[in-house]
Amino acid sequence: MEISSHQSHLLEQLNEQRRQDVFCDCSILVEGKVFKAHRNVLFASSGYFKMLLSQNSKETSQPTTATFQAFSPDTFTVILDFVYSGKLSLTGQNVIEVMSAASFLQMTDVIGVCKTFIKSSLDISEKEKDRYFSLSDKEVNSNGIERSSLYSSSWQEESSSPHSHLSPDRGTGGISGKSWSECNYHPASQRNTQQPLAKHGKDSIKKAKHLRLSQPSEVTHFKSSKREARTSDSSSHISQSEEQTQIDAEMDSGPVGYQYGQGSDVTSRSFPDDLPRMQFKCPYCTHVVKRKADLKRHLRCHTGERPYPCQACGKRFSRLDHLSSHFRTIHQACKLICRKCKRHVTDLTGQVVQEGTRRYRLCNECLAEVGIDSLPIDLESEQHLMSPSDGDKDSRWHLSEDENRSYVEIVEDGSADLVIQQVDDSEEEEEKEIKPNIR
DNA sequence: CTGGGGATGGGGCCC
DNA sequence: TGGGCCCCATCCCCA
Repeated sequence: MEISSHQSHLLEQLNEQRRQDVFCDCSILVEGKVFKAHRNVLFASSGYFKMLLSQNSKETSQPTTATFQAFSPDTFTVILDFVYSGKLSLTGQNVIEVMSAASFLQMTDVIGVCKTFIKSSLDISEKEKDRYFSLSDKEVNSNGIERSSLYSSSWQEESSSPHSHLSPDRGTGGISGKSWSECNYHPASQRNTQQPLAKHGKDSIKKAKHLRLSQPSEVTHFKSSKREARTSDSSSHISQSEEQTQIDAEMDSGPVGYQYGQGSDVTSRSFPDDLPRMQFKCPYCTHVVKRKADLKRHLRCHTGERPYPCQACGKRFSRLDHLSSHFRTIHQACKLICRKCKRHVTDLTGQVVQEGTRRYRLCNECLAEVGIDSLPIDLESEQHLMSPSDGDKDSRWHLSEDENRSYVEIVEDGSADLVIQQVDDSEEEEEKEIKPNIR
């Protein structure tokens, strides 16, 4: 039995220990700023530290100290945050230095992510978004084991050792308790990484999605688990609660600037310039939307609520527009395409055929081939099918109260589809028609 | 087995 | 705020 949250929990604990300087046996001095860390963690995360610490392995009784001048404390903060959280906070301003530092430290994963980031930045013409562009590496974020294995393989691949800037002899001294606060520790994932992108339209978002950039892994996880949520309520509840726990944990330790309203679905973060300020966060996942209505709509995919039943076939939908779309395609035969030969048909060149609750169009030729007598042709509806619905949408169609009767009776208002038709539709036949639509 | 198309569902966003 | 449209991803069916 495997507890999936164990790795992340372990990493969180280690990160907490690092913040509180508990069991930290390694000091890294970067331009006068001291970073405390665990040698085990550094060993497992960086080829450079692996080499360094393996050399000093015999002297484990004494704390190890490393000094760097090749990059800034801020850059090392990004690196160290990544090591302890799996989340890499990249911006257009720091990516070059982070990649340089990662190269120096032999962190091939970070290098790869930086490369991807730079590529995507080049693709995006509006460079302002880079300032708040951050990303979470899917592999490293979702599973610590995967990250470790990834690093292991990269170490094996790399044969050359880095040019050493290490000065183990240079003591750090003066380690103060406020070292970490001075490092401005703000993991990228705790920011709302989607906000900057949302500002710049669909294309940017799509690019980012395609490149798996700026798309928190939790979101990916959520999307991939959607089908599971549909099929297994109990499991979805568990995953939701786990996600909620993770979210809460992140939010509790989040940087200043978050405000949560009732239900913790309102996220406000102080952004400079003209970046959006209000977003609505889903309490069940990491999805963030700009409008409350969108959140309300999104929540239905968690609650499973389907308030819009199809009066014709009983299938339920979470959204009215989906129901409308379903009804148009399945029950109204709105598409002016012959279902058999796929040719465009009009009221003159084709006819509407009804099979059970389904209706579609056939051209006259295909109709003749199939046999016009063998199909129930819906003559009445043709004069109404394609006329736009300009009446009350709620009264567009109704079904009689008895939904279980064996025939279908759909009554439309004058402007829309009008089907008053009795079809000899045995239960078996109806089941045959409806079942394929129900997943 | 595979590719194409249909149905469905989710998100963004306009009205 | 809801309705509705568009786009996209995914699943399923069928040739």
